[in-house]
Amino acid sequence: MESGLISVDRWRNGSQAYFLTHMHSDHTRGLSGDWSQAPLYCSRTTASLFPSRFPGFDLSLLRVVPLSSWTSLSLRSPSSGSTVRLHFMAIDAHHCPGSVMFLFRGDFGCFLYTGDFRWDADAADEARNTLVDAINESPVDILYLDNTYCNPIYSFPSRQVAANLVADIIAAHPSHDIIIAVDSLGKEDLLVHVSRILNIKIWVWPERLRTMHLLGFQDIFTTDTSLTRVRAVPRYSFSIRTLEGLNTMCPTIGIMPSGLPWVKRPFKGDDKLSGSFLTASMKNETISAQKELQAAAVHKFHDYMYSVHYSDHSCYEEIAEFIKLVRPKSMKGIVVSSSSYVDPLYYFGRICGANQPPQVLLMRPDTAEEFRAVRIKSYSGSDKTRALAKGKKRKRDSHSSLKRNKKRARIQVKCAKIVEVD
DNA sequence: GCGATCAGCT
DNA sequence: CACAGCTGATCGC
Repeated sequence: MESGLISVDRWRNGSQAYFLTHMHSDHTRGLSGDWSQAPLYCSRTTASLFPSRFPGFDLSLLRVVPLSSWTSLSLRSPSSGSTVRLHFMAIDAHHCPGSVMFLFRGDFGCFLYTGDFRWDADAADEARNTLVDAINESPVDILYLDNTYCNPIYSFPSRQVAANLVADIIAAHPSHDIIIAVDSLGKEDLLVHVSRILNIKIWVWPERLRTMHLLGFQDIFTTDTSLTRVRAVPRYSFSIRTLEGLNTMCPTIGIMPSGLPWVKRPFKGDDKLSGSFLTASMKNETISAQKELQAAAVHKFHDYMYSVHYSDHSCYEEIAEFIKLVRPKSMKGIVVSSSSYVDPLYYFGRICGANQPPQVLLMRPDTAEEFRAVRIKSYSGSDKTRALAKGKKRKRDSHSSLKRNKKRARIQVKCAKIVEVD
């Protein structure tokens, strides 16, 4: 698509329509209360969060997009001045409340931008039907994919299973206080599940309670600590040190619903597209394999601390299922900043058909390697500066500009390398 | 001075 | 080892 038409989760000047997939801060960086560029399209739930997240935001700029139905929009081509007709649809992404994928259609072709998404077998039924119908009408030319866990080493259970594991841990500690780490948006379903299973309210901090009410949870959550032994606390206030402090007052365990460890499955080189582990869904695996996966999803890494792999991103098998369903002609990963970036074409390029030259399949991982190598190299080059900065309290003096210039240079080196290998 | 951005931490 | 998001320092207007 021509540039200067639309932006998705990007907020620089110059587009005629802006799309927001969900209200996480890494997708809203650049948005603020005084933003006034152009209409902003998002789901109803995301729209409802704007007044509290961006005080002063001009709400008349918001356009609520219904789920699973087409909307049309006329834009103006910056180059030719002619009218560009754009059709788009929001599809539930099951990442966090209000999260959607956007499917775009026009003379330019058909694009699917997933944003962050979790393709849980049970969660995504309606989204799957919507997607299948839309793709049958016209195939996807380019899939922009949440490739966070696009690597066979990333295997973990559905959120339903993970939520039961959390409930099991709590039930096994009947006289303990429980704290569960959460962020400002997401993992509500986990808390609701725990609440239902244990028939207990969940404490949240005041701002989080306001968010819960906006999301339509009216009775389950409370800010009164006397009503419950289970508290959801901000993840940044959650640490072993905190837990040790709490345990001097009252026996307390902490549950971190994400994080280590991974179930690492050995990579089989000849297994890329037709191998059993790729096509196996949870329900087809043996009971013992499921047990193994679940056991690995819980990790007690301290007397008071458990981690459970409860993820709002799709695991590798789910990404595979998704790509096989969409069958895009081509695709690109959205997550490129990660040091373990893997281009989805590396594992799934062949699903996209014959129009992917083999060197493309191999180039991207090399690029990532190059990227990593350059980073490491340039960091080691500034070790002295960093040691100095650590030893002393950083101050605004002549060293600052020196460090800054070094930082700049480092970025330029990276860019030069990327340009070179791209 | 203030918002934006970065580094560090978890 | 990922991500998300905080804090505090620094940048730049």
